[in-house]
Amino acid sequence: MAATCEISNVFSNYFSTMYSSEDPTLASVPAAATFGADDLVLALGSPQMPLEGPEKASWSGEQPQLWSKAQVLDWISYQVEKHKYDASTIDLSRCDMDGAALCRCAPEELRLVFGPLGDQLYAQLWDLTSSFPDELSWIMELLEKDSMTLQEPLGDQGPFDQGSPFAQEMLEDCRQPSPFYPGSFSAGAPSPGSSDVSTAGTGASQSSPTSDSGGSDVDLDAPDSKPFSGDGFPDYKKGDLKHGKRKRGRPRKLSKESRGCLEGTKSKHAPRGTHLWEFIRDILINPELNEGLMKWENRQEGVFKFLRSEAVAQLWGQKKKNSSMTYEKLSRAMRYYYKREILERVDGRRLVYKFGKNSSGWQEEEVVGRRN
DNA sequence: GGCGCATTTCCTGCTT
DNA sequence: TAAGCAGGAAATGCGC
Repeated sequence: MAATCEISNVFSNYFSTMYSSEDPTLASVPAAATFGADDLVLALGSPQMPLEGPEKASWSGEQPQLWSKAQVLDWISYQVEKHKYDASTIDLSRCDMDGAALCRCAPEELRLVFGPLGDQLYAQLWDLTSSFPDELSWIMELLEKDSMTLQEPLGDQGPFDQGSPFAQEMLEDCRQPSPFYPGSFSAGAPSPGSSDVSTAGTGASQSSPTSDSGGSDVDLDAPDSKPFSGDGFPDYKKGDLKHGKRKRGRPRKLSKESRGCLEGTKSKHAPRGTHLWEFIRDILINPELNEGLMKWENRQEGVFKFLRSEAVAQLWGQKKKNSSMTYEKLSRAMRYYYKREILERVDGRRLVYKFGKNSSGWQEEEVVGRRN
């Protein structure tokens, strides 16, 4: 990682020289700026922490499809830094693309270019793109205003979670084709999340401009948390230590004050969060969302297998605004479904589960019915 | 405020 | 040895 540090220093110096004088963020970077390979190199390692302080990164708050090359670089550099990834291993010659091109990248391509970071980018991009359905743009604007008023360090996404397939369900009543995703949301057609799913990025845990403050469902966690401090988790995650160990259970999320503030912006009757098994089911029944995350082993029987367990966990974590989600935790939640017969055990097979009699919506007939 | 549900987190032990 | 599985225990968030 020494190489990363060195590169980062060089990048940082260069970037600060380029953009420091007027606007510390890249918002001032001309969208039409042309970047060569050298510029790409320089861009990496100059992360723009989007939620630190009142300033935001250039890409934050803007649809990934509309990002300029500079914004793409900005975002990549942020991700590289966030994940402490060794930038020297990235094929920089392939980073010269605008947001539209980035969103067309298949996960395999991202992996090819960014290595292990590709998965992170994929999920992250998915989350970002699905955060901007046009139908909700007015809500986003509203929430953004509110969150800006309430608390600067919040991300752009606000308390609404529109990432992942579930967001689509939440938007069921107001869905319309998006200009960027013609025909999206309809059965079989790419959804906002999905078209990018096939094109975009993977899960990287939290962060992002999406305000993933690491464990805050409502995202207003924050005045006293540091959305991007180190691993991006609020301080409590490190502070709740008892004799060197963390306390059990879910870390505390919101202060009462922030929750109270939030009530002004969030529907009192917000739908209860989608359940994990529904999340899993929806990925499985939407091939365009799946992208190698999971596969049916026996569709008739409801038997499925995790192919990229950690990536799925990351996506689940993104949906729940929990950047520390892992497959281990996800699988624990899955095992609780055995008792309720939502899932059935599949003995002797790793990463394989089976839908139980108390689950629904995964059978082909049901899927077809839902789509019609 | 209490309750119940649905996780989330940590942990230990076992299996593959 | 690592990864995954199993399940207990304790904790939180949220709707009612």
